[in-house]
Amino acid sequence: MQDSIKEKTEHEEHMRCALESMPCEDDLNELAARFKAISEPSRLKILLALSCGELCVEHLTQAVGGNQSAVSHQLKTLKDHRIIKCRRAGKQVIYSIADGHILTMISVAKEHLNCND
Amino acid sequence: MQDSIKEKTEHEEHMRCALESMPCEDDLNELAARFKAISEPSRLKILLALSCGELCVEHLTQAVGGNQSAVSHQLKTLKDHRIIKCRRAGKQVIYSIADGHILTMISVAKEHLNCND
DNA sequence: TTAACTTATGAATTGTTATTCATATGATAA
DNA sequence: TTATCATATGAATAACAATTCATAAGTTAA
Repeated sequence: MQDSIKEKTEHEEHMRCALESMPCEDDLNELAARFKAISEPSRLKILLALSCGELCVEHLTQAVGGNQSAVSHQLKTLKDHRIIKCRRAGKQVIYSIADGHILTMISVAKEHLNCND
Repeated sequence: MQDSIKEKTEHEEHMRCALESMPCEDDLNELAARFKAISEPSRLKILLALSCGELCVEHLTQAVGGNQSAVSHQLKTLKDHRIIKCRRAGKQVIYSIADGHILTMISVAKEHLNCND
């Protein structure tokens, strides 16, 4: 029974850590919302496309194979959560990944996909 | 106009990359589903708690402050997507993060939260 | 084997979110 | 200034997912 006593102590320590390090509701909700923004197939597709470099809406629409309106809505969601950013170039609006953290997440996700575990 | 020609060429290259590297529907959907599993506030809370170390259901329930049934449903979702794993120890079932990739994602997410960009 | 404890599950309800269609806005060139 | 092209948006519908409640199932100890 030594083992289970040791285990119990460990779990109490994990509990303490969990309770202490838990972010506040607002931070947690924002973090979750950002994950959720990434987690729709159509939006993830957009992000995978953008991980190759910036693209305008029309090209994105082709790359993900949707219709223009749907893609625009999806872009808005991603932009609202600061997952992507955009700049205007004449008639076109050109989108790109907002920052390195996002790119890291997409990369980790791709890896995960490849090694399939 | 030299600039915009150069830009156009770059975008064509991005397009080519995007189209070539796009995973198939099934892979994409699974990847998205895994992100989605992470992206609900209650489930993210569970993962943040588990990033401190393994915990049994009762402790998890306390740590995230829900009711037992809800937490069990959430755990099932996470387990179905191989985000977490579990082992039985007597009456209890003890959950932990499934692998290093997930832990990396959670860590990147936490960082993101802290530097607030 | 019964009682107590811990975790899991099915069904129903409620709440969310994506997509579509129609149209608006913004930018350029004729 | 109008016509055209590129993108954005509001409203409605339709698809999906979370939570709750009641209860089942697995495990241990008496």
